[in-house]
Amino acid sequence: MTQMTAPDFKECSDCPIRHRAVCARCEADELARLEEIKYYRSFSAGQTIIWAGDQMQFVASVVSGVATLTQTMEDGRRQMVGLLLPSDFVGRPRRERASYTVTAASDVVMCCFRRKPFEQLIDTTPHIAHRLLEMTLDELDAAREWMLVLGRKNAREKIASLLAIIARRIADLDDTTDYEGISFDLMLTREAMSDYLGLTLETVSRQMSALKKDGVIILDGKRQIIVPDMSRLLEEAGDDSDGGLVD
Amino acid sequence: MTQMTAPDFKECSDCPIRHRAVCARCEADELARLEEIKYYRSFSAGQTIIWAGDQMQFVASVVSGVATLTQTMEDGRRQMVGLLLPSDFVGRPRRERASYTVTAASDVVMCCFRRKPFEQLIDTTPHIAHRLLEMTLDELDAAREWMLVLGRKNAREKIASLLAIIARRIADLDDTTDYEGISFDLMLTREAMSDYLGLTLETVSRQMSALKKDGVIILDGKRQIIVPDMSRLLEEAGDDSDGGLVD
DNA sequence: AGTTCGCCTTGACACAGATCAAAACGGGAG
DNA sequence: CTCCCGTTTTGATCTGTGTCAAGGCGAACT
Repeated sequence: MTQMTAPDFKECSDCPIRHRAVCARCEADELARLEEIKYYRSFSAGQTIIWAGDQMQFVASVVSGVATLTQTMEDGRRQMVGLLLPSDFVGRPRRERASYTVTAASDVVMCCFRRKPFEQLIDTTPHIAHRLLEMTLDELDAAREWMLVLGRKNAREKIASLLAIIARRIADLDDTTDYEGISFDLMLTREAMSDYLGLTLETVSRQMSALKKDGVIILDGKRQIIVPDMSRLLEEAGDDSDGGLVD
Repeated sequence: MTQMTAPDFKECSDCPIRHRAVCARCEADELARLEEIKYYRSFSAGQTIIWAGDQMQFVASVVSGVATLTQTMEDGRRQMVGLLLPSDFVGRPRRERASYTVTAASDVVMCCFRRKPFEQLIDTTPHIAHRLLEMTLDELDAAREWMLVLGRKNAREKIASLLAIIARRIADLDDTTDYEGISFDLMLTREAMSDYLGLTLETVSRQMSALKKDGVIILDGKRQIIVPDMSRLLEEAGDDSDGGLVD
């Protein structure tokens, strides 16, 4: 099932995503051990990183680019179940096989940790286990918030919700504190958006045009988005205007 | 926001759900400490157990009955994001406030642990933390599987998926090893089902009637369900016929 | 036995989004 | 510059599910 072109491995000594990922709060000696089992891998847009059901050789953090987690039915219907932006974590300690297919939506660089030694590290380092639980709980909240989007929002609200989530994540990465006039590159095709939102790509396209016409977003090309007024976008998404994610 | 009738507290010494919940694999002294911070509470059908945003005084396991986790938009649209059957765990260590509203779908008994001391116990007992991570990962998988249901399945498949999940869970609780001719009490109203599936209650009713007419299920009254052929049900749900949940 | 109330079913119709089809756009290769 | 190919937009039509409305059924109470 796996047929990837051999990826380029490249050692590195300074993990640029330390601030949010597992390695946060680590002592020097723990970081040293992480270094030993760590390597970088890059993937080009469209490439499959891991197939559902494959043996997991590693767990990883996204360093740059966007990757997606998708589930597929036998007849080809697809649903994205996770969007992985820089600093997001992929993979499960203690699980032999991948549950979902991971695909590079744009060119992606990942910081991988060999799974077995990583698991040992967890067992001996309580605060890594602790951090892992925290991250998993956050992911669970995100998944549940998305269930509301999928189950109860209409097409326009779905699009607005997706844009709002990405805008916020991008702003956080850039340390932009004010959310007015956010501009960002939406690194997803219309098809990828439709897979995330449970829509067709035609509907996504139509609603993007509608949001543009109504001045909720400004499009520069197909992918570059400007959000002139974040609270307006959140309103379109049907969220509270205070903009807080439900904790 | 909280306005519950004072629940009846009742001490108990033997936790009947030890086998699957946090207390599994505990040593005698750890169990003793769990006993100290544990109490039972019961709720009647329809009662709200916890309101979203409320202070969490406890974490808990469902002992009997069915509870639901729901999210609501300001305009009243509701989405169920979790279904809690006996042995399921509710609440998050380290989170002050509840993220979702928990409601008793039937009469419910819960085994509660006072939150603060429970958190201390986690910090000093690695395998409880470990078990908690495992359970959270399982919940995450369940949530993501449900995203596929919400985003990509049609009404008939949604109903079949829900029935299949409940049937399996019930069979597991009863230690029924063969899945043929499962009979169970569906403890949800049509409205609760519609909240879970992102449908209206009319559509749920129509599709239940259709599945009955086609012999996929047999209805005894409104709630008692017999599934003559589990693989047929799974087929209707659009799942693989081997019946395995994606790991 | 009859009434009431909550839950469920069924029908008629409307509409959001899917489907099918075609054309426009844009970036890279030659 | 032009051609080509993948992506996106736009249009026309179809359909599954929502919406509104009426009626049925069963359990609890008088």
